[in-house]
Amino acid sequence: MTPEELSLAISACLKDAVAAGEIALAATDIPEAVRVERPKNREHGDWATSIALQLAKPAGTNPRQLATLLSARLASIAGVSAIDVAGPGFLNITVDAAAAGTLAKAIVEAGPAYGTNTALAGRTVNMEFVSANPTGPLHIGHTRWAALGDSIARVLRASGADVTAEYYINDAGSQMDVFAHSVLSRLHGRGVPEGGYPGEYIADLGHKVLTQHPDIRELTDVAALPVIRGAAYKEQLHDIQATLAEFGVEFDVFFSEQELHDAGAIADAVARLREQGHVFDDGGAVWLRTTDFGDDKDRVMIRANGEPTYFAADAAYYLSKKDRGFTEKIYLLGADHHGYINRLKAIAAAAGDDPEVNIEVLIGQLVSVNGAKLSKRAGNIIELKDLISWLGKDAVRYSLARFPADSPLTLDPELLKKHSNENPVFYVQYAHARSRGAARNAEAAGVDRSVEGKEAFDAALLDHATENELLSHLGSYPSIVAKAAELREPHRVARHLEVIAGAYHRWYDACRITPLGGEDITDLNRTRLWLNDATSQVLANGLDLLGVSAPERM
RNA sequence: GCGCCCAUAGCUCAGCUGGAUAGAGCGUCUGUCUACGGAACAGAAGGCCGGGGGUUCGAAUCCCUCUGGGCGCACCA
Repeated sequence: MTPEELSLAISACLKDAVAAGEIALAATDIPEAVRVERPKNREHGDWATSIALQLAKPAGTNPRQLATLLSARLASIAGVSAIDVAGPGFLNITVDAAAAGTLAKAIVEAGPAYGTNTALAGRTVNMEFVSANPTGPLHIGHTRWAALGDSIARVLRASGADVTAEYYINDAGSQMDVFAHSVLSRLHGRGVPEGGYPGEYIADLGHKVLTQHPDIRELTDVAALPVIRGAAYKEQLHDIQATLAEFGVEFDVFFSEQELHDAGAIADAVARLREQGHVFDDGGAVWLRTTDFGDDKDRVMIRANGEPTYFAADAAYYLSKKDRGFTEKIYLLGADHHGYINRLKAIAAAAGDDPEVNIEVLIGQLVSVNGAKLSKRAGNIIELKDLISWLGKDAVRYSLARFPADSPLTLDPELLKKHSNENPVFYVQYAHARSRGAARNAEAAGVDRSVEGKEAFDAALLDHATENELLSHLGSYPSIVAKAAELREPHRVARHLEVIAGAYHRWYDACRITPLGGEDITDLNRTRLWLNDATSQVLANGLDLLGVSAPERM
């Protein structure tokens, strides 16, 4: 019995009680699925719900009385062995071993599908993240969004959403000219130009451009710049894409800002928004009246000199997403961009969308390393690909994915460098590797999930306290995934995997799968193998959502 | 000045949108190996949940306020 099944059963009991006139409640007061929790204290049963405390007021009774009334009905749910009313009106539920144990088999049979749900089915989501300027390599400042965004996309897909992961390439602004100047300047050995990019990678890019265009230094600057701009940009973008791939981050679309300009989408966007009545002219510039939608000041779209602003491209880009049929556009931005929330939402509203529904801006706090802020302009960058080869993809992804985005994160490279279980990724991965090792060992000893072609599974045998605990955490996994998708918080998955890993290690310590030499193989051994394999499956499914590998051996 | 975010064990951080005695890892201390992988397990110590008010059966969680940090307020991108 999973917590989901239990919560639905409780909900049904409530409805029955109302229908029977035992409780004076409106049907709308009864939740479809009652929240059940794993009590912290084991003496409080397998599951607990505070539904009686929540409904006592609308029902016009006291919580204790309502709980007592409900307990009689809950006791009749199949698989429930005991109901206790505790404290101010908590209902503590104990499930019998057979009902709890069936889950092990169900998980093995569901395989990779265990934990997926359809809560977001039918939603077409555009998820934009990273979108680092193609003027330099990805560095630690981008790393968090890459890990987080990819995991959010995966979690959303696990909940049934149709997600397009998108990278917006800012290849049209003045930073591209600065970029080209920087490369050119290095090529001529002139050093870093005023306000230019200083990193060593600029020199590397210069070498690559030189290989493709051996005569580039013979050209005048005016002639060379466009060539360099095109070639260096292409190299840099390839580098970014290769790094993302190495990091296990998958994008469906790389969207070029320049193409928006080339296609006339900017002027088009201005015209469309003007049609909606939100565009006005002032001082020679063209403005969007974003203050109508909660922004603190109106924004210029076309400057007095006729050049479009970055904001205008943002608007055109948003319209592109809208035109491509995405009902929800999610932006993942760093805290240094939080001032953009209002203007982005204003674009959505001006375009006729509902800013509460069609656009969502997620803000993540910045990652710092040893207190030092790193920027590619300052030149003291830590590149993502160096981080990966240094610490490993799995450790970096996991350590970034296990924290919620809104808390500032300080990474200590010296700490991460240690390959100890100060980094919980090893704890979780080891639990998976250990369970696979146990399965290999069982196979070698002749333990099989079936005997003579028939499945050998007796759920009632999984009655040890550690089995009860492990099963309950495996059973909670789907609701954790659903919650992670709903709240866009994949760290919940990581945290839950750590709980499962701990429960697995304790179970492994207490219960043998393979019998000792000389002992017979029984259905107890076979049934435990089911539970072992179910745990492997859940750990692997969860790690996959985080973009972390589930090793067979370590 | 205005706005967003944060403050929980010595350290890094959780806390399932208001529930029972606030948790985990690391660090410290004490135990468990002639058993499937010890990268494990059991236990101890460690807390005015930044301060102060409020809301109610009940607050780390919601509201107000103060303090202390991070970030942002362009016809830059």
